[in-house]
Amino acid sequence: MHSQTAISQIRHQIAPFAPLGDRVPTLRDLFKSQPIETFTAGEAIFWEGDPAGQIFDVLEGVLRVYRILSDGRRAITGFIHPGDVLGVSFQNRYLFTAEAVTEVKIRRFGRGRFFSMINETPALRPQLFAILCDEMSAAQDQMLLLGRKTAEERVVSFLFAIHRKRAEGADIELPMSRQDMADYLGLTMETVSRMMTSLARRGFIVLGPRHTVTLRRLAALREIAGHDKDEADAPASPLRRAVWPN
Amino acid sequence: MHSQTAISQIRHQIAPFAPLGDRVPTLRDLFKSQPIETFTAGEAIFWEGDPAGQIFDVLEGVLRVYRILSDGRRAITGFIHPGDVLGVSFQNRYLFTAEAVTEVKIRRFGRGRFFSMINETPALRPQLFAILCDEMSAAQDQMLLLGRKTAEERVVSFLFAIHRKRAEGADIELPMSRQDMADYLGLTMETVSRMMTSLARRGFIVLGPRHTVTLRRLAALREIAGHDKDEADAPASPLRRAVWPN
DNA sequence: CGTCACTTTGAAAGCTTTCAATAGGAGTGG
DNA sequence: CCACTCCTATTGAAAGCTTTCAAAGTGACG
Repeated sequence: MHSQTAISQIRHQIAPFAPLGDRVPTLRDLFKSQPIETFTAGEAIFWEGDPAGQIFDVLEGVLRVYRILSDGRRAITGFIHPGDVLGVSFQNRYLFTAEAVTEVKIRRFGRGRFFSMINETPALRPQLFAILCDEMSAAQDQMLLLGRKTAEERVVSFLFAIHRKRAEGADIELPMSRQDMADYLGLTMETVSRMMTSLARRGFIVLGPRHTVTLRRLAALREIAGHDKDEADAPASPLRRAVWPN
Repeated sequence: MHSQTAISQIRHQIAPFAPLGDRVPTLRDLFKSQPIETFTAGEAIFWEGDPAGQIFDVLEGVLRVYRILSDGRRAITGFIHPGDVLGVSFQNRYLFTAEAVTEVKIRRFGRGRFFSMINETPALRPQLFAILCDEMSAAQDQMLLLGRKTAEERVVSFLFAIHRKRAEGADIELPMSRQDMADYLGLTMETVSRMMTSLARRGFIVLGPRHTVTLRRLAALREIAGHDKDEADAPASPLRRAVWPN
């Protein structure tokens, strides 16, 4: 089952690192030597339950990762953007399906080689750890959102998260459908739509063409999104040094 | 702030591993040389926002880990049981508060030394990775539960998860309050109570004394809990070998 | 310019919450 | 050992937020 996986059988000769000069290798450098693959919107990169054989570096486009209940209910557990690495936090099998929301360009790398490289290159280990910590952090945020936030707070939190992660200005792009957003936020697409309309009517956002949204009154929005206790007054954590001593 | 942390300043001489003979060291062996500390019910082990300085091996008791919104809404993101290791998946600061549900006995280990040991001991790395993967897996399950399951499914899923993780027979222990369960399941304590009563009335569970519950008709319960698509017919994954090649 | 898919909007229904009161249980003190 | 108190759990009834069901609107694309 799950055999319609879109994974083609590609095997490349070992080419540990592309030329880096004297630079410390980055995790994502590992992928540099791999060919770029393209997936069209709607295509799956891998399926829940597939043997977790590979790790992916996302270059372009947006993916959704999700799980489905037996009766068809779907929960999107995350959206993956360019710069993200997909598929690390698995032991044997992928725990979710990864599907292209837009056209997507990726590079893939075998898990065996991936972890070999990490074993051989101490400098990579803190980076792997950082990825896993970021994934956990996002999951924590999402559990708080799903467990305790209202529909409006969820939508605004989502807009804010996209803004923080992706935006250059006040404009953000929402390439996913309302149904995708709903399945990510634990709502129905109608509720998402109503919240978007309501936010627009009250002047918090402007719905632009082609899946773009402009955020207005960021401070007010942040308030609506809801935040952790003490997070408000606490100064943004200045220290950002790597924790894994290497 | 958060300075009322229950972390006492303990510094011990380096004692890399307690005697192990020729056995391959286990991650939890690291803690063996550390003194056992006891926390009483309700006490915090660390607070959200504290510098993430230490890692904990839980020997006895149950903890809850949670985050709180500014208006007081609480989301418990997990319960920690004996055998679990707490506090690994952080970069700089703890992302949640950890509090004793019952009396708890733990050992602690500094993060610096912890990661040093892992750097020096390749055999430990797959174990650390496994912990992080398990945490992610649990978080995924929880997102599916919070985002797409009904109140009854959430409660049954919870009972089942406890059963799978902790039970020797059909009896399980729920040392946490209804409010704790509610904050974990994204419900109110009243709804949790109603679901428990309803399950008992229909013969799916028996509410025993002292926070014990007996599960009846496991198969029927499993059906109520909801499961992933294909999970039903798929044979339990037989392969369980470590994925990190070392 | 027509079609198809997605989005928005409306109205009613439903599940969970809220508010309130009763019941139960553990610990304390007489 | 029993009464008392406090805290937690249960139960009831009404309210509310989100969902469901339905229909109209919008936009992309051939």
